[in-house]
Amino acid sequence: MPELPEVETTLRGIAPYVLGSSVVGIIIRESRMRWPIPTDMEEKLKNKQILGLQRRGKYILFVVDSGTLIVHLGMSGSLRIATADGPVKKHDHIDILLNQGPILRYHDPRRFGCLLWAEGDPLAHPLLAELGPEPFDPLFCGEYLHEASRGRKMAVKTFIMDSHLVVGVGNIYANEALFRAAIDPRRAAGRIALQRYRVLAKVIVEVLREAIAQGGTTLRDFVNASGKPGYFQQTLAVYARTGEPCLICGETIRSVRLGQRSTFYCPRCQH
DNA sequence: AGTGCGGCCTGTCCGC
DNA sequence: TGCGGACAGGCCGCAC
Repeated sequence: MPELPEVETTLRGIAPYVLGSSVVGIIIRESRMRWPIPTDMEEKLKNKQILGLQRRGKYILFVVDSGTLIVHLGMSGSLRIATADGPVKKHDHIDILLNQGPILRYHDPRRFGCLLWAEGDPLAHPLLAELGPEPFDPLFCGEYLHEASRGRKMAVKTFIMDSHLVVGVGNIYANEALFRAAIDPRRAAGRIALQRYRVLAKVIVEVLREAIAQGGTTLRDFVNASGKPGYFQQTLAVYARTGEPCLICGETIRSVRLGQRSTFYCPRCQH
């Protein structure tokens, strides 16, 4: 599932092919996504030059002069550069044809993703307007987490995964960050001290940066191939390691469900 | 207002 | 070998 590092890697991978190119056409083979692809998407984008490419949380923004294409990869989506002579595979739902020749191809088996159109300021779009800060924003710090968590009873893991608090902390990295911060994921968010939130904010940024750095090594795979997500190369300390020994203390990693999500932790290291 | 859960999807894996 | 069912999960939208 694309976590923020995969989205960032996607952005960097497609940027050289997309920026400055013009859209000459769109092929929509399947419009049933999380929300239907607007029927007028092609006329909105046709003959438009892509002036900007940005990320906000896990949303990718393609900016043209008249508006913005907003893309979310959901949990199984990908954007790759294809060529006209290449095969169209199952779940290759959308092709955005670029004037220089390459095709920007959206592939998404589970169709949890979306492609939407925003007029004017894309950040004012309802899906983006209420998002919390980027984890790399200086605003995101221990003090911020501490203050926002006062009085909150929900588990700290559920808390940090709320995109209205901070964007980009998906299940894998929430688990990994809490392990590094030695915080029990089940602990009530409102009952964690400032000092511990300072550590947590720091390690969240750390795990995301590391994953992005790993993802950079797969950039070439964005042309005619399927790149491996950064976390496949990254050493995961707790995620999906139920029953295996903790890399720090050797205790057996446990799993629980928190907010419908698989949660992994070391019962000795995390409190 | 805060909280938790249902639903959207398909590929993969497991047990029978 | 086939088949049903559980599971994976980002995030909205709803109900309490």
